[in-house]
Amino acid sequence: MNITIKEVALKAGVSQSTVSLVLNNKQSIKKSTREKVLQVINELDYHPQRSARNLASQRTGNIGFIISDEHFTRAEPFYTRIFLGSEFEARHLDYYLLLTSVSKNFSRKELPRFLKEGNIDGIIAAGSMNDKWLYEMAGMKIPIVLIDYFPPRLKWSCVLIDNAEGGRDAVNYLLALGHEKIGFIGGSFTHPSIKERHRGFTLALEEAGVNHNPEWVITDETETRVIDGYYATKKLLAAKDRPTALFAANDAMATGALKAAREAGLEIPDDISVIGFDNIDVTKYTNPPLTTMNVRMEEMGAFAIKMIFDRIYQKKSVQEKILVPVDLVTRESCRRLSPAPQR
Amino acid sequence: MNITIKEVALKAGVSQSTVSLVLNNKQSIKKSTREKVLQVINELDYHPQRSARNLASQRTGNIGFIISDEHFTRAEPFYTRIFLGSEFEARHLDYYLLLTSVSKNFSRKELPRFLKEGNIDGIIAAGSMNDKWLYEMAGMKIPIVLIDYFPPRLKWSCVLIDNAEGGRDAVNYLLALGHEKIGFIGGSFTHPSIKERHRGFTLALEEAGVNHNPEWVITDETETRVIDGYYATKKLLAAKDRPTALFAANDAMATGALKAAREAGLEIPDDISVIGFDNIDVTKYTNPPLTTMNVRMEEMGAFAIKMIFDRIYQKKSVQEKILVPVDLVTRESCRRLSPAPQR
DNA sequence: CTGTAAGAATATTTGTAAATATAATCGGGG
DNA sequence: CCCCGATTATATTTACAAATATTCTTACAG
Repeated sequence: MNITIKEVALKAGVSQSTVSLVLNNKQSIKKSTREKVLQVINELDYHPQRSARNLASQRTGNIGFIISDEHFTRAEPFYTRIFLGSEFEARHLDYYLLLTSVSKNFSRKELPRFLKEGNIDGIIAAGSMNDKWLYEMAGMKIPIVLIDYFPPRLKWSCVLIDNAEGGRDAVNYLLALGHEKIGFIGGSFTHPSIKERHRGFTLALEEAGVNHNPEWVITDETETRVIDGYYATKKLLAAKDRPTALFAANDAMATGALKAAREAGLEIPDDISVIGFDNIDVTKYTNPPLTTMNVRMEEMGAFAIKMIFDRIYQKKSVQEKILVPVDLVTRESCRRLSPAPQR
Repeated sequence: MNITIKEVALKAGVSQSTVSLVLNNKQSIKKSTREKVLQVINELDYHPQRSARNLASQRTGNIGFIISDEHFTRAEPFYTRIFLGSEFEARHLDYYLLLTSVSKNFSRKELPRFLKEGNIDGIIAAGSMNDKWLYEMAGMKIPIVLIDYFPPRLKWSCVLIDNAEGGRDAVNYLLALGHEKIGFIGGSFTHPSIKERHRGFTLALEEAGVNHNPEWVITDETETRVIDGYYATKKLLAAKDRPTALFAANDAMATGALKAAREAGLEIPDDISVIGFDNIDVTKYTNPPLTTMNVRMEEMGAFAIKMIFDRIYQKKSVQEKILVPVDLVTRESCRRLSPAPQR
């Protein structure tokens, strides 16, 4: 049998409630008493039993973490790293994370167990998912925070990548290197992230007063994989007037771009500079290593936990929308353009 | 407030205990009573509250799932898919999975919370991890099942890939295609999986009575990444007498092998056949698509749950060692050798 | 009259919450 | 300068939380 609060109380010569109060940092307890209790807790290596705590306090101590299974098993560990960030933060706040994936095509009755059983105090949902889902969950009054997704109509708190600003920074970097003829490749605008990144691209060019050639924007691939970047770049390089730099909407496409450029006989970064977005692992190993925009995944996960926590305890019901900044990571795929083009 | 067992009992006109008995399929309950109760449960959409259940039954309803963080954030979602298989199975058995990663260099006192708090009924640990860890956990008498790892000295249940048999099958396939000059590339033998796969390789050749050239076995790379496969294959192809087929210890290395072979001016599979191991996602998209050995990851995860479950309930303490079979996936990187070599 | 099936009543699990109790401190009147 | 009620600080008692586990009762079969 395990050690219970009773035994701690007995050994410390106080009542059970006192031990409980110490455990939960509540009310006023004399410093000496608190220390005595803590010492006994330590000696006995006592850990309060979760189920009893939860039953009494009518809280669960759990947060549900939902990912679409598609995202979860994707090659790039994007959402797993977000989860890791959340898990780490949850530890500090003494919460457990229950991870579940949901399938894209979900049927009405297959809500995650923890929702049906009321076994969580809040939900974090990462990545795009079936909206039916979300509307369903909206019905259960439980705090929800979304990560990297922002559905129409629902006013929920969410943690988003500052894609527009990141796109702007990427292009500003290229501009600072002297490039003015800058191309963009990205899948279709149905991906909200892509759309935002492109918006940043346009914004930076406008701000710099640089004319940009519509032929240099290729967005007719539907996906955003390596292969799509490859084909998009092929199209781009077919233009008579070639850009000197290329902003790819993500690193996968940038990787494809490197290949296409090399096949076209271009050296990188000598003949064309390439910048990506995401800072996925392989960018360190591409040839040349890819300059890109780093997305702080662990931080996003941690942020979501903090938000959920606030919602659970302070009952703050304000909707927050956090934009997590993106940082430039310079490697070797971009070069300064010289002689500087006349302006 | 939620619906409780009390309300179900009231509405069904029975006692709380009866409802509990129905819920847990215990003792003798008349069929008509059981049905009545189940009907009411359904009507009220009642779900027993986890914390109360756990407190009363002194079980936690949780299983801890541990992965080294390194493995977890690895590009290839190998262990995430195993987790998914476990999670799915756990749902059926009404268990929750608590996922935590541990760092490779772990310090004595940073055991996962759920262990310290005694908040799990069993542990699944996936992938290789610091042995200090495992010895530490061995001290806490809690059922443990390992996946894809088998530490020295400890007699624990585990779910392993049948690497030797898979290697044997791979080579047998090549033999069946008429190849006799077969090469092997794989990182160092410090990886137990690699060692086993190589053992299968040797075994198949011996069984077939085929002589094999030691020059065709390259195992001096320390890692097993794409780049290592690339270099290993370069070495291999430098041999005077080149093999006609190549067994790579995993798909990453096989991918590197494809590249190295093409650079050496060889067509695949016309000039050399290549077979990999793991059936990771990208093998579908390589050029040509890679023939490989499929590892049933989800199944491995599910198996581990079943084993833990048995240990928890039947207190079976026998040590089991499950070898999950591996299946050949034929794509386009191997061809029949003709004319068949004389034997 | 006894044994068992079927179900009810009661005890138990381990904590937190709320209501009380007790000790310590304080300001002002005697 | 001490005593007294009020106030605050500190700690205890009592009452749950919602299930399962255990014991007890009843009715009926043999």
